[in-house]
Amino acid sequence: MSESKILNKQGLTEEQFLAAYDASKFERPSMSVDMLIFTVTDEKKENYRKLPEKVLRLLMIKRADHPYIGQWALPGGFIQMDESVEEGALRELKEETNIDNIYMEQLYTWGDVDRDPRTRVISVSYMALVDSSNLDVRANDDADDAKWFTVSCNLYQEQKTLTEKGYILQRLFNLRLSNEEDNISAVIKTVKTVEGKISRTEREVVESNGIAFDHAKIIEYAIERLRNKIEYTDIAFNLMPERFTLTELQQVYEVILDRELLKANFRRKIADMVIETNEYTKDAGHRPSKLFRFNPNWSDASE
Amino acid sequence: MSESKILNKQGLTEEQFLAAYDASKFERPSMSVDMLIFTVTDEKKENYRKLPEKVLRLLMIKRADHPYIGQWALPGGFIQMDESVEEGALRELKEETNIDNIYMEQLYTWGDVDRDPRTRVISVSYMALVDSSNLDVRANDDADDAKWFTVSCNLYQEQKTLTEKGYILQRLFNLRLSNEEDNISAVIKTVKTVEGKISRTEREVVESNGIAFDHAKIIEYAIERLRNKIEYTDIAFNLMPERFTLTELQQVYEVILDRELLKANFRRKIADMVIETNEYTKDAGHRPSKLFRFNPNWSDASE
DNA sequence: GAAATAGTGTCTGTTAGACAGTATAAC
DNA sequence: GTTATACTGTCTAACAGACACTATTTC
Repeated sequence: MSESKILNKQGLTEEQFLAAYDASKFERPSMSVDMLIFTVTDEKKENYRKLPEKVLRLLMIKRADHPYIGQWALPGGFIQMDESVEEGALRELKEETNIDNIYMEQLYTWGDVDRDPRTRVISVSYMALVDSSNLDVRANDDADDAKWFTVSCNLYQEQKTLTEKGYILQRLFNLRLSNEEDNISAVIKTVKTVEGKISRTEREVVESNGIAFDHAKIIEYAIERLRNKIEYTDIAFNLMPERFTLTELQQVYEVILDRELLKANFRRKIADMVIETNEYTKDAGHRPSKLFRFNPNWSDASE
Repeated sequence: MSESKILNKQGLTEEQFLAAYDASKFERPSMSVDMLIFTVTDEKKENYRKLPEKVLRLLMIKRADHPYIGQWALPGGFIQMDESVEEGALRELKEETNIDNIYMEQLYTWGDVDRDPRTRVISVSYMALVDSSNLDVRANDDADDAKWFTVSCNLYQEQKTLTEKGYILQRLFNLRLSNEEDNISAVIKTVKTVEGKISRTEREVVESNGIAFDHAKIIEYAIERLRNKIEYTDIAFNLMPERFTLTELQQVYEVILDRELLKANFRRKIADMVIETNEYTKDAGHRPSKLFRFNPNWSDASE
């Protein structure tokens, strides 16, 4: 800190200034964190020969009170005065999944004035990736009715309009969350405006069926980020167990990217990120496959 | 919004619930925005033949009151209750540079408990890129003493320690801000911990000479992001005037990346992002060069 | 013609995409 | 042998890095 002997215009030292400082003079918004907790699990297999399919899952919580009572929201809560934003996020994560040491990344801070009808709430969103074999049941039978939903998010309309100095690109995404009991969905519109050199992207929830607040657009944003980062970082491994086959890894990439990859090319791409072990799968209805583990010395040039 | 006829556990409708809601029950932090306003300007040229050198500049404000009185801080301020976070950032930008329509991007939200000695302040940082030919003098002779600083940020120590399940990578960066009158600097430490599949990066200001709050680490973070994004997006054009030569564009890339690029390769890389005009520079002490403009239809695959 | 920058051509090695082929377990 | 998956080899086109070369203006 600076030397406290300097006086300000009112003739106060730093010590005196801080003692007199009254933060309550100004009205302040509430601050919360919203957690996007993703995992990948196996869907039951069709017959003894076939491999199980993988699906991307997201944890949601059923709201027990107003507003949006009965709808589903992202887990989260208010930040306490004695914890950092990140500590708040870790606390929420621990409360929901009972897991400590996990991949977590700050995504974006959402600050529209009317995003919460109770009061002004600014929310910092975090994405966490969980290996499903690590998962506690706790998240499934908690008092507050937390449930995993299968996520899918597809672009279903794209419209480009040329303007004088650029163009406007409008996209509509269909977000669907489902499990055995519930089917909720939303339509998110993203509008990219390019005018001269400046480009801007806005995001808006056009329609929401059962998804509380503006959480549908937060989910869409997170999935975009996830799809983007899986291409050039190692985040996918946070969704994998300690040992895995290359086909399982490929399935995780495919389910996130929502498209099929060619096996030979995929294996070349991730070759340096994995280390082979001497173990093999067994009791598959076909040729067993070698198990691999993550190579922690893989270097991501960007970090 | 959901149908307001549903009752919660206290038997209240949504309307009644919201009417009774008292946000002031909970203590709340203050929310601010910090702006990183970058531009690239010409350094005077050495002789009539040589091209001017380009330098990266950042706008800072001298603090007139406690805390950190007399030190330099990022422009910014508290978010008002009737404006969104983004609107707050745009307002600050307008106040400091008097420019409206500009590239601006949310960077990160900083939420450590003790980052401001006055009270708990959480700050959302935004990066803005400004074409210097657009710049108003206003930022230079404002009451609050705003000044442009030349920025440089170099890695000067890197230390990798292998651990049981991964490694720890510690880096020290030297951040220097200078102009004719002032020289301020800081040392920022980043620690990347890789343990099994999970990796985490922490950032810390080790030493700060004249840079207020935790702003040195926000600046280091922004420069990393800028270096990263210039490689695969078109953000650099936000720093360029309407018309520019390819050498000027290359200089901007070089000053941000802090390394030299080969001309032929650079031109191939950016070929699709620019459109040539029929104009040429004149009165250079050497062969004139063609002027180009940004191609707004260049498509960034990632967005 | 000297100084300085503008601009192009090409070699080389690496990478991404497509596809075709061989290998091996369970039943 | 059938089924289903495991795993490998190779062709091609695109791209990145390095370097050498030619062109054009002012003074």
